[in-house]
Amino acid sequence: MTRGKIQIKRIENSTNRQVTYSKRRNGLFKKANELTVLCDAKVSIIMISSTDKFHEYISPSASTKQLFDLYQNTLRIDLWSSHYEKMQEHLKKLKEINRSLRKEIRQRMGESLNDVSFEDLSQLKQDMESSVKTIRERKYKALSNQIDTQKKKVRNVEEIHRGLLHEFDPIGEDPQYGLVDNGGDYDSVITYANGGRGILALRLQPNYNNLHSGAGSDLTTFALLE
Amino acid sequence: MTRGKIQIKRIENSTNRQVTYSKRRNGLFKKANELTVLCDAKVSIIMISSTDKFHEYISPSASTKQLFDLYQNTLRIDLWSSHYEKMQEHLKKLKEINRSLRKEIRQRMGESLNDVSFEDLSQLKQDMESSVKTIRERKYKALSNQIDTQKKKVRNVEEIHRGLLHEFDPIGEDPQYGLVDNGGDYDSVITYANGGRGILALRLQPNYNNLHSGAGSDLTTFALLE
DNA sequence: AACTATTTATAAGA
DNA sequence: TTCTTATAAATAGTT
Repeated sequence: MTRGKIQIKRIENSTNRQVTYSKRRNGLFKKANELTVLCDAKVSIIMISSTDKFHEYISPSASTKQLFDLYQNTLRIDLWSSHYEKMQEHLKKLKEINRSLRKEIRQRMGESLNDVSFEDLSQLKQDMESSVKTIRERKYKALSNQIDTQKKKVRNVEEIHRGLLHEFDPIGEDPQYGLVDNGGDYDSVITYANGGRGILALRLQPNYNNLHSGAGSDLTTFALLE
Repeated sequence: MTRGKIQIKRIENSTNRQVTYSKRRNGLFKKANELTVLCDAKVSIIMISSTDKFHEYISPSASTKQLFDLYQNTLRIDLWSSHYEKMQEHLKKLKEINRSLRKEIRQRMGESLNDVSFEDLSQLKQDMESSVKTIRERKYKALSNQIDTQKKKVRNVEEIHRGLLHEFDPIGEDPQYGLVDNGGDYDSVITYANGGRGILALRLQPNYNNLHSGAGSDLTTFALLE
């Protein structure tokens, strides 16, 4: 920085590097001390040269350990603060999304439409008409599925009914034989225990199963009750 | 340091102090960075302003914690080294003192006198003559003390002997009266329990006491046994 | 934050 | 290492 400007990059000549290190270290420590005195501040400097020589400066009123402890505490607090801020931002965003979702739902239910522009309103109308169409199609499909299922059930019931009628005749002649014929089938045992009232028994049994298998069987039950 | 030189002492105006703190902090950090790059060194600076604001500089290739740990290790090693050196110095001194003490003892025993100067030899001779005199006096004094003690002991023994002889006569006529006369004295009770063999009992009792009271009674025992 | 007159720091050489 | 010195850099006071 005198006798010609220098570039701030590693001094390759080892001797020069050490000389400069020594000179500038003194300069740095002098500046640090001036800062300490002028500004009533506390300064800690730790330096390690390229040859692993160790030097330190510490303001008269402090200790290196003391300042380092303060540094660590500050760091810890800063980390926590930034974490806290991030959490709060996240929370705010989620609340905003929540609010807009609720608004959309209200609009789709025909409420809170006062502050919606004509274009948006038009768009919303198209959306909902398209949605209605989709829902209607879905409903038809579900209905036809239900009808198919219904038909199968009816066929199944008729089948069982026929079987029961068929079994019923021989029982009068030889009840033991009829029992053996059903081979332990649970539905049939219940049917038999109810004294032949097969259809009623079948209606009750799915209801009981619902307690365990959830809503999946509702349609079946509804179909049977209708 | 421009527009007029300043004194390096606390800036009283708070605003000026903070402005200077800010400017010089930047300067210090810049210098630290140049040093880091130019000299391939590692630098850690921790600063706390008079208003407890916190700032740090750390070389790109290092962490503050890393440098602080190195600092602590170095410190620990330095402390141990200086402690070790002190111990070695102390050891050396003690050895030296030891050596000279042994030499003095040898000289006082008439050995190793070849390298002693005439004056020292003369001094040593006077010392030793004076010492001999002191020792001789001490010896006489000790002897006379022993003689005195001896005389007392002999007198004591004669006294006891006379007492025993005196007791021995009445016991044959009225043993109970003799017991009451002694008024619960322990030695006398033993004397009585032993069926009048008083001398033997007195000889044994001091020996038993020695187990508890130590060497203080040795002379007495010895005197009685002789 | 920008300016600038000065002081300070320091690179290179001895 | 220390001194010298020409010059770059830092910065105190001011705007």
